[in-house]
Amino acid sequence: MAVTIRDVAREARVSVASVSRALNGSPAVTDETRQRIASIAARLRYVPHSAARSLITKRTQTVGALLPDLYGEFFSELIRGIDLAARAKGLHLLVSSSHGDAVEAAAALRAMQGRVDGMLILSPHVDTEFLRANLPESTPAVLLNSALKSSQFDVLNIDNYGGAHAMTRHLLDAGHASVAFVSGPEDNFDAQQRERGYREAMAAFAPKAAVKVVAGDFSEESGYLVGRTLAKNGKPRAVFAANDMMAVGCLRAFAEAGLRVPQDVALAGFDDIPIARYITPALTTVRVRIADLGRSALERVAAAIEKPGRARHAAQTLACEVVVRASSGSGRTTKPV
Amino acid sequence: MAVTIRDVAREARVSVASVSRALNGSPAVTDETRQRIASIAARLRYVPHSAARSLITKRTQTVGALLPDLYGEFFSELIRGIDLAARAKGLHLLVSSSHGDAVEAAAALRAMQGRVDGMLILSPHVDTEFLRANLPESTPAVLLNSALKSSQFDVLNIDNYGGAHAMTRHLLDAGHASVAFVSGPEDNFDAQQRERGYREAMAAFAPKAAVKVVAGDFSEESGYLVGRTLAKNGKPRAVFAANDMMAVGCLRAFAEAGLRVPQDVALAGFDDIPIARYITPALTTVRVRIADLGRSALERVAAAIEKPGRARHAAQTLACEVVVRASSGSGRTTKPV
DNA sequence: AACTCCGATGAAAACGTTTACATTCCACTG
DNA sequence: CAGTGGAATGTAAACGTTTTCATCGGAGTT
Repeated sequence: MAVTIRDVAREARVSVASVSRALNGSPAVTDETRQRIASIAARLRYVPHSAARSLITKRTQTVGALLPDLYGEFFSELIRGIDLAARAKGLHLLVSSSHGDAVEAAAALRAMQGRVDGMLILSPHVDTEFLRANLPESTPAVLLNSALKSSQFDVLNIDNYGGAHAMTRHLLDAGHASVAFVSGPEDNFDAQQRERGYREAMAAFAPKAAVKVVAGDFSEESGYLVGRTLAKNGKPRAVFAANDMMAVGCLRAFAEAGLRVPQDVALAGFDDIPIARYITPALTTVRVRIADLGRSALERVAAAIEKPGRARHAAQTLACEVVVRASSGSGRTTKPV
Repeated sequence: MAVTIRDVAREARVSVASVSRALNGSPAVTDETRQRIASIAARLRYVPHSAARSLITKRTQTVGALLPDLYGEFFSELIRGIDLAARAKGLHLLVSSSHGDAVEAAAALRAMQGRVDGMLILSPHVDTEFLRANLPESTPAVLLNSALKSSQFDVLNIDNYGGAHAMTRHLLDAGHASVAFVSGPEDNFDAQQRERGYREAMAAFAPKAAVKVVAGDFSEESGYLVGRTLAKNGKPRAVFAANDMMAVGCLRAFAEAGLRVPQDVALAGFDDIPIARYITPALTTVRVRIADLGRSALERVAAAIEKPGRARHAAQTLACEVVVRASSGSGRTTKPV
């Protein structure tokens, strides 16, 4: 840290301006001096002081990610996608995760103020009001998986609706006459979209079949309880759980009730968590390309940073794919939505 | 971003020095003015420009985390632990992950230069030479899960040895006369320690029993192949896989071979990945408190940042615990190592 | 009443860059 | 040969803080 641009300049018998220009690729410097300066800088192990640079350029070359308390696989995949894209763009990644409530999220958002050029925000606690209060006007932001419909912000969502729609269709196509749906928490945006996908697919492809929605809360336990109920009364031919964990719970309940999957009842989930592959029978589910979500989000915020003028905000949606495994009782394929 | 300390000073009819002092809690300012300044700063939504502050204080209030391409649950737990501790200490977290090789890791490490006050490093590519070349002398660093024994750096490891030792003992205590071990990749530090734990526990508690080590590579597939071999020849009473994924593979092989777990053969893994709980039978395994690892690491680097003088480096080890489930064929308990 | 001391405040330097503007030098034009 | 233009380089201001040192009052001491 001791070696500054001044040291390089002195060593190269040149002004600090020329060093700056040479190292930043300004055309107003002869190739010969650039070479000389570059080699001297390398020899001295000079590395520009980023704070000093930020002070004058008003850029930090950093984007912040605000995340809630997230599920394991989802979290790491998301960060991987973001990180990879950030590296490709020469940006750093400042992470603040595990926010339980809106107060914590607000504090984190404000703490990042001035340290980042843009923000990636994934949080159930975020709404327009929250953002207006805690996000500086000038900071570009991309909202992930948000119910927000405001044209004020960029929004990037997973196509929960399309995925659930396609899965419902798959179950119907496989010949299961009745399909029950295990819903997620009422206030959860993903859960709502998935339920809508189920309902509309039922209406479209099996208008005469009964629509049956049973309330769950995304936990394995709630799936188990629902599964027990379904095994006792109703006995649908197929069960579509709004996420994989609940499907796992259902499976446990069915096993206890002596129901065979998929012979007696077909089963499907949503998310394609790693467990889905390893339970018996392997779970048919909807795969979400989480890393892609992260990558896209970063690319959008990077674009917004590069040209601050372009304030055209848009909502975009990322496709899912149905992954057919043994639990739905049919051939083995993967089909995109 | 437009409002600076100067604006606050003007509004409060006071010098910038006083504003700085008031907001930083210097005692050399009267309570009354501090109040006034604070309220004005709040009203103007003044937030100090971190780059300007860093420039003069030479502190960034940020620690960097350098991570390899990591397994899902491990990654998110680690980050959670780090993030929570960082927040508690008022530090920011700069993440760079998914490094495939030493060259990428070196680039990332250098890119963080000057942007962080300290580093958390978890990477199989890191050795003393690498660090000397890419890590500035002055930057405190804590190495996670590293084979490095140099007293040059702080090292924080998981007690793989102790965990494996305890698990081996558990299997022997449960009455399984012969215990085979499925090893991990040869060059993997964790794998080596686990194997050592197995060997020494066998020597200590079952000196007459045969030590049987079969080579795996941490993948589910390798576990499956090993499992098939074991089912055919050898048929040990218990199998201890160096990680859970291989145990899952073994389980699949045993099921195919008609071996019942745990009646015909007991099975145990290491890591306590989420799947372990949900396969049938549930897998006995060793739980690693990953979030604690992250928390401890951050706390140590924070301590090193606070008092740069204290250059006493130490190696420390984090305990694991044996989680007994159905696959090892005995009661249900959890015992710390 | 003059002095000393101390606590509160202000002025200004310093941190390490980038960049607008100034300067120099040289080749070319008329 | 004077003049012009442009390319290469240099000078210095600016960014927004923190902090050292100086200044200013006022209270206490002699």
